[in-house]
Amino acid sequence: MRAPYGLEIIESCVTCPHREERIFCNLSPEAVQALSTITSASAYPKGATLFMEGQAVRGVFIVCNGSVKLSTSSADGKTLIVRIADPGEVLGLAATVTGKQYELTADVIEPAQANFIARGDFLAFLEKYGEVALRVAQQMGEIYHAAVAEMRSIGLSHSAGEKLARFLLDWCAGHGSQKEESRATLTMTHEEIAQIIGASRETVTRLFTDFKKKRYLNVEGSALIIRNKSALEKLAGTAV
Amino acid sequence: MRAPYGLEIIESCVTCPHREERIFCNLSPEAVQALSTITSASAYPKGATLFMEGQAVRGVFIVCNGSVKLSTSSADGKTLIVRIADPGEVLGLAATVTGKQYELTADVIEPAQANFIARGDFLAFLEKYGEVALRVAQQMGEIYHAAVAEMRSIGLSHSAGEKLARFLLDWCAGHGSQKEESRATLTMTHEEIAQIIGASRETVTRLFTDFKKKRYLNVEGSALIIRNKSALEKLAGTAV
DNA sequence: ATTCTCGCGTGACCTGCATCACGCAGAAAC
DNA sequence: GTTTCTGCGTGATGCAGGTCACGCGAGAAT
Repeated sequence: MRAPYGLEIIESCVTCPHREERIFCNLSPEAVQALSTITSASAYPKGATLFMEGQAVRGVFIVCNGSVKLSTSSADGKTLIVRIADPGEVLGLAATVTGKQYELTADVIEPAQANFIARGDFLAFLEKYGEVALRVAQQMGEIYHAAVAEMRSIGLSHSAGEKLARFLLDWCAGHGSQKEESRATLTMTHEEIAQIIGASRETVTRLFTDFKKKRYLNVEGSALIIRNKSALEKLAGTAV
Repeated sequence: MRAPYGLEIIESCVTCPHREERIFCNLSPEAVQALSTITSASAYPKGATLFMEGQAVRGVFIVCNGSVKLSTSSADGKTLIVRIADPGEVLGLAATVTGKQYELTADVIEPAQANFIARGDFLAFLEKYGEVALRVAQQMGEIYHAAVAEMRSIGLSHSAGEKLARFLLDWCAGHGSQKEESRATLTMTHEEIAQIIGASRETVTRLFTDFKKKRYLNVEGSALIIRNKSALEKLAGTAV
C-alpha cells in the first residue's frame, strides 16, 4: 500500500505543519539543513513505547502525527497519565537537556510517526544555533504550564466529578467545536480517563452514567457530545 | 545594623555561590557585565509576595537567600504549595519565556534577597547570549522534573501517611544529615505541610502524633529527628 | 461455533479522611 | 495585667470513593 515507509515519513514530516509551528519554525536555511542531517524518522504502531520512565535518556522525539500517552507509574502498578502529546510536541525534552533519566513513559496510542534526534546531536545543535535554545525553553515553559494545571486539577479538587468535568471540558476545548453543544472524538477507555484524573475505573463509569442521566452529555460510539456545558463548568468550579 | 541595604544586597548577590552554580556561571565577562546592568536587587520581608498567580508577567526573580513558597490556589480558598524555592533558583522563568501570566504565587517565608530582571531585558539578553538560553532550558528541565515528582506523589499515593512520609524523607534529604538517624530543621506549620501533601491540617497533626508514637521520628522545637528512616521509607513505598 | 479477552455497567461493602467543633498553650498586642 | 491570635491536639460524625465481585455484549482468535 504505502511502500517505502521511511521515505514517506521524512516527506510528511518535513512538510508537516505542526513541526514548523513549534520549535523549528523560521530557522535559517543552514540550521534547517543541519537539523535534517541529525534527524531520523520512524513509524510506530499502536502500543509501541518510545521510551520508559527511568531509562537513560537517548534523545528527543518529535511527534509528527498520531498521539502519544505520557505516563508515570508506581511500584504497585498504579498509573498516572500526565498528558497526551499531540502532533508537534517534542518529547523527552526536559530529560534530554538536563541529562537525567526519562521521567515519564511514552506509549503510542494512535499510530504515530516521529523524528528522533540523539541527545549529543541535539545539544550540539542547540549550542551552535542559540536561536533554537530559546525556542526549546519556550516549549518547556508550555509543558511546565500544563503540568501545573494538571497538579491544580488533581490537588485542589474535592470530588472526582469535578475532575472529570474539567477533563471533559479541556478535551473539548482542544478537540472539538466550542459552542454550548459541542462534539468531540474521545477514543479513550474509562480506565485511561481514570488514570488521567486520578480515580478508579468504576468511578469514571458511574460518573459517566450520572452525567448522561442529568443530560450533561451524550456518548455515541467514540463521539462525545456536551449538551450542557455550563452545568459542567459549574461542576468543574470554573475559576479552578 | 546593616545600613545601605541596596548596596549590601548587590554585593552579596554578586558573590553569592548559589547563583553562580546555576544558570549564570562561567559566563563570558561581557555577558556578566551585560547582566549586571539589567539586574536590580531588592530585599523582601517575611510575608512579602514577589508575584501572584494570574498576574501579567513582569520578569524573573533570582533568589539569593531566604526562602520562597510557590503555591497555587482555587476559588474556594484551598491552597496547594507546589514547592519551596531555595537560594539559587530563578522564579517566574516559565512564565517569562512563554509570555503568559505567572502560573504560581510566590510568597516569602524566610526574609529573602532577590535580583529582578524585567522580561524585555531578560529576553534580549538571552537572544544576545545564546549560551545562556541553554542554561535556562536546563533549569526549566529541573523544575519540570520536580513538578513531575510532585504529581507522582500526589497522584499515585494511596494514603496521606504515605505522602507525609515521602515529604519528610525528601525534606531531610535536602536539609539535614543523611544517616539512619537524621536531623533537620523544619520551620513549617502543619497547615503548610498539609497544603504541600494535599491533606487537611488535622490529618497532618494526627499523622505526626502517630509517627511519634511509633518512634519513627521526634520533634524538638523546629528540629525534626528521623529515628527510623527505613520504616518511613517503607511507608513511602520506596520505589515511588 | 466456541472460546478469550477487553471494556463497560452495577451492586455491596467498608474505610480513610475531610469536616465540624472544641480546648489549650504560648506569643504578641493593648 | 488582660485580650487576641495563631498553631497544635483530639473527639465525633459522615460520606465519597476505593475495592471486590460479578454479569454482559462485542470483537478477535482458534
